[in-house]
This record gives sequence, C-alpha cells and structure tokens, in this order.
Amino acid sequence: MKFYITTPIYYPNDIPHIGHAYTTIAADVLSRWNKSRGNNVFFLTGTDDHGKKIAQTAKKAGKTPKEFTDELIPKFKEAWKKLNIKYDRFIRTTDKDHEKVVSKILQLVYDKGDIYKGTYEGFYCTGCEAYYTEKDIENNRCPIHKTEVEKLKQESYFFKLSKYKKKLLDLYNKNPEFILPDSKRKEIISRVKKELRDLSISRTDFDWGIPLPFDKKHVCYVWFDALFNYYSATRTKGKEKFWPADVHLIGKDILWFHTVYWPAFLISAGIELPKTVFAHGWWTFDKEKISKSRGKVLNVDDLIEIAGVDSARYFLIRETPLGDDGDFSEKSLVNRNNNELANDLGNLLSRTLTLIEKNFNSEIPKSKSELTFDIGKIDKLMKNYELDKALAEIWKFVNKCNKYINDKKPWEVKDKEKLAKILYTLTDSLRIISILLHPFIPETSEKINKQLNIKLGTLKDCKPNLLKKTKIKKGEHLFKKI
RNA sequence: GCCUCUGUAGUUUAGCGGUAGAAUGCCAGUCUCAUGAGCUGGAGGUCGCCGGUUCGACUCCGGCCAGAGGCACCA
Repeated sequence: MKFYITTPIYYPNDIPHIGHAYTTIAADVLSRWNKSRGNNVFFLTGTDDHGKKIAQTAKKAGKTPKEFTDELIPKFKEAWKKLNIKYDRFIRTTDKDHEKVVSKILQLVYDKGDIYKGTYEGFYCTGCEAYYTEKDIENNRCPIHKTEVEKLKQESYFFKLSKYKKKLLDLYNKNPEFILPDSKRKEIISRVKKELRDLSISRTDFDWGIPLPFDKKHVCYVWFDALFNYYSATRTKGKEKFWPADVHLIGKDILWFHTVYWPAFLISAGIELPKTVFAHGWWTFDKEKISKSRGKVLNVDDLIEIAGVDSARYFLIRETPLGDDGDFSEKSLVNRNNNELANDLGNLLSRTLTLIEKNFNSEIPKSKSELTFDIGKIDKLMKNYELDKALAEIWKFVNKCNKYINDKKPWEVKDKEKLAKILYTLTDSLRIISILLHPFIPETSEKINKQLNIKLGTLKDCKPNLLKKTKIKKGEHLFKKI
C-alpha cells in the first residue's frame, strides 16, 4: 500500500516557528508510522516562494525574490534536520517541474472554459504599492500608512469557482473523511452553501510568479500555483503512483483553500481528489496568542533548547489532540519531560539494564516473556489521527513494565532461571516500546536499541519473544531532568 | 450579524442514556534494581445554568449564560 502525506508549503518570509514545526512533526510521525506499518510512503514538504509579499519583502531587503528565498530556505531545511524530520522531497514553487505542471493545468482549465477574463477591484495604497481587500482597510485608510486608499481596477483572470458549488457539496456529503475533524467539515459546508464567488487567479501589478500560458502579461496568483505543488510532486518519474494524496495535513487557517479551491481546481482539471484534508489546531504560548509584536514567538531553536528535540516532539504530540488548539508553556513541557520521559521511560530502561549487568554480566539469556501487547488498538488510534491517545496507550505499556518490576522484585529472586524470565520480559518489552516510539521520538528509540544492542524492528515485530540473546551496553540516561 | 465548537475534580482532560474515570499537583504509606525514580492508598466533582423527553440524563431536545474560533483571493 502506498501512503502520500503532505505539509503545506510554507511561506518563506521568516524563520520557522512552533506552528510550522507542529505540522511538520505531526506529518513526520504519521509518515514514519506508515513506514513502520510497511507502507510505501511519500512525505512532501516545501515552500511557496512566489507571491506579492515575497516580492515586496525582497525588494525592501534590496534583493531579488529568488536571492531572498534562496537565503531563507536553508533555515527551513536546517530546522527540519534539527527536528529529525525525514521528508522525501522538499518542493519549491520555483522548481521547474512544478512550474511546468501549473502552466499545463492553467492551459487545460482555460481551454475547458473555466477561466475567463474580468476585472479585479482592490484598494490601492501608494505608500505600500499594494492592494488591500475591503476587510483590511479601516475607514478607507491603509492599515500601515493610515492614508486614504484608492479604489482601483485591474484586469484579471477568474476561475469559475461558483460553478462547482454543487459538486463540492456532494463531495463533502459523500466523503465525510474529506474534511477532518468533522466540526470543520460542518463549518465549510455551511459556508459553501451560502455563497461561492469566482476567484481571481492572476495579477499584473507584479511579476514574481508563473506566467499564464495564454496571456503572458499576467502571473498566476498564489493559490492556484501553490496548491498544485502536491500534485506536481507526483508528476516526476516513479512518483506517479502516489497521487491522489492520502492526507494533506494543514493548519486550520488554510482550510478553506484546501477544501474549496483545491478540489474545485482538481475537478475542473479532471484530476482525482485527495482523500483527506486534516486541519490541526493552533498553539497559544502561556495562554496567549502567538504574536511577533508582543514577543510571544517560539521558533524551532527555542523549542529544542528547553529539553531537547525528542522532548519537544513528544510534548507537541502528547499534549493536545491533533484537531484541537493547544497551549504551550515551558512548565508543562518540563513536567512531561521529567515525569513521563525521564521517570517512567528513562528510568525503566536504566533499572532494567542495571539488573542485567549485576546478575547476568550484561548478557540476557533467551527466555519467555510474561507480558503481552496488542498493537491493534494503537494502530487504530493512529489511523484516526489520534496521535496523543496513541502515545497515552504506549505509556500504559511502559507503566505496566514498571509495575511488573515492582511485583516481581527481581532483586530478591535467587533462582537464575526465574530471574532470567523476568529480565527477558522487561528487555523484550523495551524492544517493542522502541518500535512503537520510533515514529514519535526517533532519537530516543535509537538510543534504546543501541543500549539493548539490537536493530530497530517494524510494527509486525511488536509481538513478544522476538528478542534473541543479546549483550547489552548500558549507556547514558535517555532523558535528563530539568 | 451569520456559522461552528467548547464549558466535567486546583489544573489538563476521558466518557456520552443506568447516578463519574484518568493524568498532573497535594497528603500518607511502602520497596530499594533505578535519574530521591517505582509501586500502593487518600483527599478533591451537586459533570456551566434553567426547563423538557424518559422508569432513569453528565450523556438526547429546547432556551439561557460564559469562552474560543471561522466568515474567501491574506501563506
């Protein structure tokens, strides 16, 4: 089975922060889980380099848009490397293969009659050299310069979005899993029912974008260009089979574009639709909205600095259900690091290995495990995007092991065979735990395997008694307390 | 204004027709292999408010109150 998962392509006008990190980590967890399940996985992330804002920001910095984005994109790649994100391709909307696909589809949709020429009305501020929408302006004044804006018209091509109202509603109703969580689906349905206007998809006031193949004076405006990245990434050799996407993981702010524009474009172009668009929630920081101006920002480095990469990954996934909003605080991250990671898990490994060192000279003989484990429940949770509950379920097993030690009191057992059985049970369970945790906290999983001196297994190995005789190598603690 | 969601122990939350479970924090006990970790127990909730349906509601329906979010060309 193939599994194709995407993050949004991020807008590279600033360094990545907790929001970018969250989506990407969640996608990485799902990607790794599916790999472990034995699926053929394609995990795509990238950046949306085009658009007016990039053009403007670059100009202010005295750079061409290409120079500007070329400088910022390594920041994203570095961040993903630091966070142990294992993507399969990093796409940019300036990639040649992507531009080609978009151009081809624009022509296709145009030929079909779904794109027509019209006029776009906007409010222009000469200070900003930019258009604003009605919503942005206050009393006919620019939000930045507070000067009066001018209502201007510009020639623009429009996509016949209104035409697809019924087809979209059918889509939502027949495929309830197309929009998840379900509450978001309801929200979209009620909005689409109300009104669907045609969409302006081109601009002439800047040129940083893909030219329309049927009218080179115009460049394709953001969404048509950006959304198709998911598709164009599968138009290269060997990747074709990955379309349609199994899940587009996105932040709730861009749900409308992914569940209205995107399927409409695809229907028009005669392309198969993705199976699921999953909108996750937002993070607050100490209960306040993330805000640059108030200094309430958390970039990737801040996140890692507190307790390390795996603690950060663990916290973000464990703290809040994927569809809900969450609150980040250093205190709660530290609590989870100390209690769950260091005490429950780290200490479990530590006490087990010490017992083996003392009693068996670091070499644990093959025996029979006394603990059973059912992967089915966790796998089901993962399929339902309940990543937080899957982790909770894994921790139940961790705690079961801790209780098992206390009940069996291996430090009192004199009979070597009995003792071997107890310690084998624990080691074999830790082996299973390392497999289960690998998608969430890969570095820790590897550390466990290294100390047990075994190779990482996959989900099919999550059954007892597969551990062979092994010479353990006790190492450093998995997690430091803070 | 319209729409969606949420309101359960100090805090974070699960459950969703048969009178509430967990985690964390707090208190006590206990073991000693271990990162003063682990394990056991305790205190702590009239499940936002008011009605209705029902033999019976935290769970369904209606209303109210409080909070959060969305309302398109802005990533």
